[in-house]
Amino acid sequence: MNRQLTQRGRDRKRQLMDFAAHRFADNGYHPTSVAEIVSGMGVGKGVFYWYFSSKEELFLEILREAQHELRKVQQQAIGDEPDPVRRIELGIRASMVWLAEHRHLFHVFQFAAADERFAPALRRGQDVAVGDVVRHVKEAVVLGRVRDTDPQVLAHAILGVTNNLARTFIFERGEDAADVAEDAIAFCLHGLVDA
Amino acid sequence: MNRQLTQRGRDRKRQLMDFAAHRFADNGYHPTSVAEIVSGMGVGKGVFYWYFSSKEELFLEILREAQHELRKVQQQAIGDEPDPVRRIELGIRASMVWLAEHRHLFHVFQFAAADERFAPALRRGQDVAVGDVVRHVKEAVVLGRVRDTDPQVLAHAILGVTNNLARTFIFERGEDAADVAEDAIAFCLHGLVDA
DNA sequence: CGCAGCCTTGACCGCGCGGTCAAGAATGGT
DNA sequence: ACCATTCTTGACCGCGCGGTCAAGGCTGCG
Repeated sequence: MNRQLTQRGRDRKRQLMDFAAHRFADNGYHPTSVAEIVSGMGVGKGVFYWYFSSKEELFLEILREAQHELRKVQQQAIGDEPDPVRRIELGIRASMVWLAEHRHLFHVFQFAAADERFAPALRRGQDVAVGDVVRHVKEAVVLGRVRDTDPQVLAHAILGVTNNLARTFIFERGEDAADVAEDAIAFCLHGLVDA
Repeated sequence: MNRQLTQRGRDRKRQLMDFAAHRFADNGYHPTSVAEIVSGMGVGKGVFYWYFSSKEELFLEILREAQHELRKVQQQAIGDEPDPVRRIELGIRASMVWLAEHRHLFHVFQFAAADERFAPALRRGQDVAVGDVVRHVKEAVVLGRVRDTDPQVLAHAILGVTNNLARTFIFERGEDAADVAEDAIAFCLHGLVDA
């Protein structure tokens, strides 16, 4: 749906995406109906289909935007830090804090992972994140700061730890994002056994 | 649905659960209809509702059974191994191999995680797994084999690594489960930095 | 054989879904 | 004032969903 939108139109679209993202996060993709979204916003159904060609497209747009936001935050946090290991640390911390502040988007990621329809789009964004981490890891290996293992494996392991700790301790138990980030960093650097 | 079933009935139920689990894994929970399941098996709809009171109950039964199976496999693999760190290793390896052989059930776990309706049941099973790992970790800490950190954090981190590496390298890239297990174990024990 | 009860059939139901569209209200440029 | 364009309305559509049920086959026991 590439329409020419006025400022008013762009605002409406934002409202729709934000509201829908929260409904999706609460209910899941399939159980959230278009009727529910528009009635929740107090508008007619036509509004929805003026801005989006389908429910699926809306979800994809939310997903893409969230991935883009998250990556932006990561890159801002990393800045021009020269140490690759510290870059990884900064990335983990920034991700945790952002996820804690946008937990509904974390759930959007989860739903996307569960749906064959959205998994490819999700994977594309995740590959970008993996690529970022892989670059830092490779650099760190060259410097002898990290053991020489397949960087892809290390990158996915890091993402797995970050994801799982965020879900469990931030979302389910309401712990502080910064604290959980420290735990994640410690585990990723040293594992179970101390260095 | 607690009916008195004959052997024939029990076989039918197995068929239904196995077939449905595969359909769910391929399509997701919501997009897989009861009509699709029964027509795929070449039986009438009444058969379905003879053995299950709802589509939701079927899914829950599949989920519970899968969790139970996985735990059984883990415990068998661990046997009476005295070393807590080796117990964790054996658990990871057994889980990876089992997941590789039952990838459709891995997807069932994924869908359960995404649906508010099933998340509690999934969490209950996962808490059992976490509890197992926590016990090994605590023991290992006492022996000085593992650094003294919150065992819950370590357990969830281990599960996160296992999950994510399994999904990426076994399911998406078709790598060998045993090899991926070694990677997961190495990361969990030592992290990025070598010991 | 006859009967009890396990099992199967498939037409049917009501509902709520994603999506459409003719009609008209706002908005803003001239 | 007028018009072009953007935006909004909500009744409506066809469909396929989860679930029901009266009817009848099948099986094994006495």
